[in-house]
Amino acid sequence: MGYKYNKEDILNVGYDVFRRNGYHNVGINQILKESGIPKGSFYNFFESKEDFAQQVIRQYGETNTDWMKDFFEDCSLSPVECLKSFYSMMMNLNEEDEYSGGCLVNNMSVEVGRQNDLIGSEANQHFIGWLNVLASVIEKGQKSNEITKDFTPLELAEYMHAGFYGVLSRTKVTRNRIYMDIWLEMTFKFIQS
Amino acid sequence: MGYKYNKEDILNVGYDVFRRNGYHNVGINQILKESGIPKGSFYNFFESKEDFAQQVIRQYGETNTDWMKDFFEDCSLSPVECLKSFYSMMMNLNEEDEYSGGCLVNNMSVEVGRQNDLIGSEANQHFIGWLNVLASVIEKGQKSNEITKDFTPLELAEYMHAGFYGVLSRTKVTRNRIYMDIWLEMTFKFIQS
DNA sequence: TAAAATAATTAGACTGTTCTGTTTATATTA
DNA sequence: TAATATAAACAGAACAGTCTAATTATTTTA
Repeated sequence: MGYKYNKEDILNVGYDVFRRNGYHNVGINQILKESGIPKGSFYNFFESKEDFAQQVIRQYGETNTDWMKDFFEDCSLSPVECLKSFYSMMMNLNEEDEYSGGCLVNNMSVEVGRQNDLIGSEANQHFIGWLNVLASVIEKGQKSNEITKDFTPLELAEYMHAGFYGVLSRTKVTRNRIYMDIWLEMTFKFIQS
Repeated sequence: MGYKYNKEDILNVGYDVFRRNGYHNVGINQILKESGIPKGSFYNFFESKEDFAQQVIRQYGETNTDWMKDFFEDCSLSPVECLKSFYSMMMNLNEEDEYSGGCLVNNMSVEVGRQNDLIGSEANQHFIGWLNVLASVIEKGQKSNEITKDFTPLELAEYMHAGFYGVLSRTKVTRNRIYMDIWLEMTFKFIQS
């Protein structure tokens, strides 16, 4: 029989709270309240707020990479349709969430990515991991002549995903999915060969 | 002879500090220290930190809109080349700044755009103002058959500028301009007819 | 296997600092 | 003189993080 609390549960609460409220706007007390653990337990598991945030990003990044890999492996459509379907799903999730969160990695990158090396590089690392997953799908699309060969898979992935984050961020103030929908249409019109 | 301090000077300090450090990470005391004004004067001019931030965004938004209008009016190149030149300049500024700031409006949108209606809508409003300036240039490009007519000027502006913000945000963690350069190349390859 | 020792976790009160914003008093300008 | 600006002290809440102690789990020893 283990102990009462475990790191993973606290990290999941942290993911939720940080994603919705940002980093500096969230106090440790809020994490404690929402996860129901006392302060002593928190500092038993984590060195500091910074350390905690880094681990939150790491867990989310790894989980999401695995999820993306599975999604594209299980997708039986063409590479382009798989990518469209992936982004549509992301957009639906964001809409269901009333555009309140966006992506934790993007939010953290923008808010503290430059001030805090630990958090910044952790966020960048996982972003690159996702790009590699996307690039492998794009490469397939290039081989089947669906996607332009004017740029490398990684260049296209970087272009596409950074652009997606751009429109995703926009929805935080527009609170409207129309711009995301147009983005999807335009992007896939552009990258097809 | 006027009074010792004026609102505009304090707003400029606020712009600089907020852009580099974000909103919640900055205390009023830091603004006071860097602008040299005492707290009493600050609260004489501004109702609250929130009110101050809103006015900072407003001033920056208006100034930048004017600046953009002038830039495109004075630009003697073709619409596409003017747009390229505009984004190149933005990228150069960001590089000179060692990728430490990004755009205040984007930063604020991502960090507090969803929690704070006042700041969120102020940021959105000015973003839309910029889009309109860009859209009028794009429209010229469509009329001279430089730019695709598959989408409206505003749709293209939204796509382009949100995408630019996406890559701009990326530089906060990559600290490398290469992705911005590729973005520029790709975007203008895509939108040309 | 049972008792003893050690290690890890849980618990929350507490510390010193910083936060936004107020208040009161004085100085400046019109 | 009347309105506004400046100045600094002040208030109360919130901040990250520490501390001591109690409890629970695990390992060691008899």
